[in-house]
Amino acid sequence: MLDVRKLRLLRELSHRGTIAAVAQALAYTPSAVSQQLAALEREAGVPLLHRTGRRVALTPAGTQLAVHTEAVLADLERATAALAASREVLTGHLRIGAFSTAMRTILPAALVTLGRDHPGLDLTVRELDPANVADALRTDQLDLGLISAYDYVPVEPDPALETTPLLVETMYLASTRSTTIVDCRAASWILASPETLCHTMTVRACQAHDFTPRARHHADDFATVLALVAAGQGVAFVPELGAADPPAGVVLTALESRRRTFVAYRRGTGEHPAVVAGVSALRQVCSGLVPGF
Amino acid sequence: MLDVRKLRLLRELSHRGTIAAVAQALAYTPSAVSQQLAALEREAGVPLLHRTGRRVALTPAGTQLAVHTEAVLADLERATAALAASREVLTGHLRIGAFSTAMRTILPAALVTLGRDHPGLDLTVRELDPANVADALRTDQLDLGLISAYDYVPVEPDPALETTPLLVETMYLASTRSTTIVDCRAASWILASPETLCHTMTVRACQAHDFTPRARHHADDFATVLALVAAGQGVAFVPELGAADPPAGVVLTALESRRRTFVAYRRGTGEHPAVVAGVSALRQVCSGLVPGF
DNA sequence: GTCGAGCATCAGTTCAGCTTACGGTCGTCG
DNA sequence: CGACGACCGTAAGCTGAACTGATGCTCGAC
Repeated sequence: MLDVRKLRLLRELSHRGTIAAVAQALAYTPSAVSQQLAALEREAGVPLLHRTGRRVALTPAGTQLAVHTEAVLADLERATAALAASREVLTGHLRIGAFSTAMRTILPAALVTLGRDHPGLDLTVRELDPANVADALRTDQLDLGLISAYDYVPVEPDPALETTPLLVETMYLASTRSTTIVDCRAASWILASPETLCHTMTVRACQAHDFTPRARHHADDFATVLALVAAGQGVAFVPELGAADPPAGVVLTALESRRRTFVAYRRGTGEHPAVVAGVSALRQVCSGLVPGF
Repeated sequence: MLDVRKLRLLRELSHRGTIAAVAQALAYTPSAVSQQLAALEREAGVPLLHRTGRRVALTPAGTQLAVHTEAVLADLERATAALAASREVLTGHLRIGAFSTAMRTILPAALVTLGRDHPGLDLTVRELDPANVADALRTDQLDLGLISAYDYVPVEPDPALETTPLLVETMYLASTRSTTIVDCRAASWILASPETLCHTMTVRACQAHDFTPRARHHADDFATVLALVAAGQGVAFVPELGAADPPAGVVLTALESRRRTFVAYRRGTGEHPAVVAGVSALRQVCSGLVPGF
């Protein structure tokens, strides 16, 4: 019988690529991961990963085994969900991860609803860039994660996760005057921190218009971004929710581009009562937030 | 994360009913099983089995968890099957269990075929009453098991197993003269050993004709049974394959009743190359055995 | 050439899980 | 009706799997 704990390491390796990263993600030492994978390989009787110098890569058999592991883990999640559903009252933890705008605009109301309807549920919220949500869900650091996708940065489907759509927002170009993206090719841009989704989005959107944005400031919070725009420090992309209450002097130009927000959860947890409650609370809040949705 | 080893104990408990039986089946002490189930219950946070005096019974939550366990174990079987399929040449063990008639009539030819086509496959055959095949498959003592079902003893579907039909045989009433079941109500009967499927079948069939067979001899092998019939020691039911070469003096009366033979294997192993090879060899042999099939 | 990132191996330690022994609870049979 | 046996649970001790930390190797970057 294959050991699920070891399979989980293999699955995580297929996502992260290095043993060191797997070890860090699952709070092990690289040595432990290496030993466990070696043991799994021995039990499997087939090479699962081939060493190329100082790196490792999955063999086809290893990739295939990782795919099968997704099914096993999803079934185990379904089993725990059924156990939770068999309890009469909803208790336990629900850990939600959200990007900063959602943190301010969506979550407070959702938390109130959840706290009222399910007083036995311990709610924990963590601010997290969408780029890290999938990893955090997979490694069981989170139960629900809000992710957003831009037209230029589609969300890549993760076999370990399921998603439910929450919101579609219009994107705006924030400036001190009415303008277009192309007219801002020489302007200063206010970007988010590197490695974040917003940063990637701005760069990709500008590249689609054949230029690279010249970064003058870095700010992750859209309220801060708009304050900088109002101060004449540059232009920026902001989504509808981030531009709810723009400071004086900021002109918002609606774009064709859209931002889509989803809530993601581990495959198999969709029937878990805590997840059901969380998703429906988020949907409820979002349906009252953007008129057109 | 639920522990699959413990879940397996729960699954087995749902089939066998007592902790002692689970322990014996899986080569543990009852104490170990009890401890593991207690730990599983603690981790689940829900009562899984309630103690009634000196016995235990699964709660609804426990039963439900056992059902989910079937899916997990089937996925794990699929994973190992995929690993085996990724090897270029078929190696390893294939353990086949069969009732005695099949052992003589079907298996020899199938073993020859398998040995020729897959020299790397270690074949092990074990004689086993169909009543015990399901347990042996579940506890991983067997990979393929031949089971037979009579009209009066249908095979109960086991969620842990899959089956493929192999044969349909005519049942015969063996006597020294042409007769009917009802006419034999006062006759001596040759029965198989108690607790075996053949024994159950004969008793049920007679009960369907409103009498209980009077047992004079007990014999499991149909060749022996027919020898006893020829010696005037009684009458008996025999299937087509068991009556291939009847001794002189035995009259076989065809009945409406049929015997259906299947090959069973653990759910998820249907794609395992060794199982595929074994099933197809058995099908091939059986298709050449009974003309009408 | 040197450094650092990444992986494997070895030795030591910890802890989960097994066995053995024992006690409690019930049905059963003499 | 008492003794026995079947069955389950608990306590104590032991074994082996698995993790950590130290060390060595390989390879790419500067």
